[in-house]
Amino acid sequence: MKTDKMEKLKYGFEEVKDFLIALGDEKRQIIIIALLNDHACKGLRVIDLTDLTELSRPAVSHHLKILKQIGIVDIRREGTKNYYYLSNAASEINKLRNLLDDVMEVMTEKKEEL
Amino acid sequence: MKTDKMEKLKYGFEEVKDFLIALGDEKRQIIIIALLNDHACKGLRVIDLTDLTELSRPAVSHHLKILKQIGIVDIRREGTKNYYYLSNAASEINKLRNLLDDVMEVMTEKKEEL
DNA sequence: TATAATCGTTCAAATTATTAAACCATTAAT
DNA sequence: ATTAATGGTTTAATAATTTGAACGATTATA
Repeated sequence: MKTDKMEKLKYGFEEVKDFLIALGDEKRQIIIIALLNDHACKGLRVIDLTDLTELSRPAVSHHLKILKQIGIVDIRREGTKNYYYLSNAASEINKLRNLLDDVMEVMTEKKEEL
Repeated sequence: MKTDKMEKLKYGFEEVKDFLIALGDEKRQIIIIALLNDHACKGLRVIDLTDLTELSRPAVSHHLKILKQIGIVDIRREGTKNYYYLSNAASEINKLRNLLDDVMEVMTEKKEEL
């Protein structure tokens, strides 16, 4: 019946999988909020984030790498200093929003079928 | 400055944490899609899901328990048979959508500040 | 009542994720 | 050129998650 719609859902879930995993971690949530709160938009350094997350430098570095891999964070290098900032997050957010919309649609249709 | 808005974000992230973790797992995604696809709305049994997920019965049972704990799945018992179905998922989805909206809003405001 | 069917629970093993210590590379400053 | 500062990488340990085997509880059926 609605196999095409379900296939779309399946693909949609796959597509946002890493984004969901990245967003589900408490420490990464703290990092994301800190980056959102960086109104000066200079970017934050690893050291800035060790305090906020109460994590070691390598651990912060690791989480930033994950956020970079899913494409919502980017780096700007200034000498030996690395400034991390949110980049392209809107695109990932929209993918997830579209998926949630599709899921809601399927659920609404199911209700109407009864 | 916008500390109240950031506090709201922080709370929002916390609130959807378990939902995000639950949704990030591939096997649980398969289960959710299967439940969405259950147009008859009779609910699906553990056995039905072992085939789809290629998981053992206890593993499926475990994932269903997680989905039940975050409040998007419920059980109906019929004799010895347990039928699982989506329940209250819209509520969790809306929480997540609201958070995504808030994040987008903060990002848009940041752009305007420049 | 005895047997079969269904599914949850417990437990231990395997896998994966997270973390920090130690190390390396690069850049800046002296 | 040395030295200091910054931060990424590797490695090893720890923690968490995922998994299936074995078992237990409940319900249906003979």
